Amino acid sequence: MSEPTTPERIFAAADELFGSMGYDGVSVRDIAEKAGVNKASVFYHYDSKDALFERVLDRYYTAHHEALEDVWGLVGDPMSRLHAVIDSYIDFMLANQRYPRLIVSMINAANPQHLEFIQRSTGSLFNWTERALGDITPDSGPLAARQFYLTISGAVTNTFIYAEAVAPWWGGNPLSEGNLATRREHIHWLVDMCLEGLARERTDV
Amino acid sequence: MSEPTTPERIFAAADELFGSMGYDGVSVRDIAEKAGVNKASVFYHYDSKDALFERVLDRYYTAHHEALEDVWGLVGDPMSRLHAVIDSYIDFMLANQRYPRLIVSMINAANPQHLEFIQRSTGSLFNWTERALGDITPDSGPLAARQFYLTISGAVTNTFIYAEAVAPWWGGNPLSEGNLATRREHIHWLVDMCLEGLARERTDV
DNA sequence: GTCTATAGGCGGATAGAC
DNA sequence: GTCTATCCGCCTATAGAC
Repeated sequence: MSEPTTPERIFAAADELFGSMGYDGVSVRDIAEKAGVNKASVFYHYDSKDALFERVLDRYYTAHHEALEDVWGLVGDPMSRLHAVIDSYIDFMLANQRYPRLIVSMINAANPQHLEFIQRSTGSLFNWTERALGDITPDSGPLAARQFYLTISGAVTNTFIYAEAVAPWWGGNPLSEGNLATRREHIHWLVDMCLEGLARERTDV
Repeated sequence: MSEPTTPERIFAAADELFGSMGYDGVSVRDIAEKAGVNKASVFYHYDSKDALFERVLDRYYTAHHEALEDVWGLVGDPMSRLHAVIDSYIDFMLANQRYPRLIVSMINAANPQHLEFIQRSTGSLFNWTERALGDITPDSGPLAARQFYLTISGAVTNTFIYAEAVAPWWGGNPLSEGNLATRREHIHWLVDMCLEGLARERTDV
């Protein structure tokens, strides 16, 4: 286990700070201090604050994709596949809790490049959902795959995004092991209800 | 219809800018320029940037509460009440689209007062949910009221927060009249599935 | 590669004339 | 109440010594 290099220390500090305070809430000085390096070193290794931010984003985006691809390769019926994807989604967010926070911190950003990043990120996730649900959901209307994508992915990510906000009336930290397991059960239950409802819609037609 | 006063112009500009770029993304200079007033006037009328921000938040918070109270006074069975609340929730977000964006822009904020605001705001909404669902949901576990609160309110607010982000693959603006009506149907369908599932859980016990 | 020093601009906020 | 002028600190970014 060797010491982290200067670029690595900068990257780790940037990851942590951007993820907790957003792009605008963090200065290069903050990052340099947290990394224990000189402010000028940050520019030497990463050109600009914006470039550093995009490097941080990019690593999450790539990891997110890889996590999805791993599960997509699994065999099984659509329902067990779907549950596997959701578990993998929750696990990924749990292991990368700054990722959903980074996403929301970009929602209001002035920089249009940040919006493009979110569009790419949500777009590829949605494509996956449509392949997974294509056979059991109609192409349009209130039961189209895109509706379930927004609802279910929201149920997952909001768990992490609003954790601090709901903690006072949730009964302790919503991300504690026990509370998160309960949340996971809730989402699985929700998915099952949706699948049952969709099955009924199909037989009714 | 008289001309808006200077404080009103400042307030309107602040509302719009904070709602689209977040607290950190907006400067007092920006607000003054948009309002067509001198920068010093902003401080004369609102003391500080932070105080102005809280005034903007407060108006949304109060309006949100009033919208809830109006619906809470309605009569009817729990199910039709629940649908009425959801419709009123969607209508409020539609009429105040900067509100959900303000909420998420505060999530990552460095200012702990902003976190307290979100805790108050989500807390009172949750109390409402618990009164509305208390008779049909268990006190704890994956089907507790708090779980449904996070899921359903997320389904509503994410519609507005992610509208721009999902637009490219959604088929036009998700907030167009037709698309929003479809989204509304989806959420109502979702609620019905949850209520049916909860009813089955109760008879099974 | 890493440092000090500094440029040049924008941030919130204030003083004081009118 | 509204303006100009200004303070001072922090911002991103760079120049240049070592």
